[in-house]
Amino acid sequence: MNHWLMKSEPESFSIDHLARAPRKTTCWDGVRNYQARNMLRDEVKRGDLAFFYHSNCELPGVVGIVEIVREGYPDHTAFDPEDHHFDPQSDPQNPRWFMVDVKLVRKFPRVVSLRELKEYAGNKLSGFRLLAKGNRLSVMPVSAAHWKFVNSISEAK
DNA sequence: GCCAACGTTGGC
DNA sequence: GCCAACGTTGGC
Repeated sequence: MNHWLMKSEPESFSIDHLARAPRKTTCWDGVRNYQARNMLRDEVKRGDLAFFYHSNCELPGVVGIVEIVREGYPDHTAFDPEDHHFDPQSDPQNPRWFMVDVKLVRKFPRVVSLRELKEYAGNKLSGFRLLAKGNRLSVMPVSAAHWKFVNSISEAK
């Protein structure tokens, strides 16, 4: 089983939106980056767990955990001219963009902020992709050790 | 294949 | 809202 981190801007879709969604499940649409697409299409598997990360907001950080309940399938929002993520170059016969479905496992009792994560960049979280300079990937792998550590500090404080 | 222009991401 | 870092596009 692999671990991931997936970013969302809480103004468009937050962990609380997910908590209120039917069956606490949603499709993770709108990824329009090839590296992230490749992971959603080829590597993210059913049963994998992912950190839900709030980006571009007042307190960026990890806010909870989701489980992958459906593996990569075509992102239909790319076919909809009305959709913000419409991509005329994505052909339904040969889809360019993919998504997965995620289900809420739990919301952390507190936000494990980016600021806090950075404190461990030199030791416990060294090599964590999220902390790499200029990192903009919206889907990224998380090592088992990093996964465990972030979980452990989510309980504390 | 190079690279300038442009668009996006995302922390601050 | 600013802007650095990055990705994509398109002319050549």
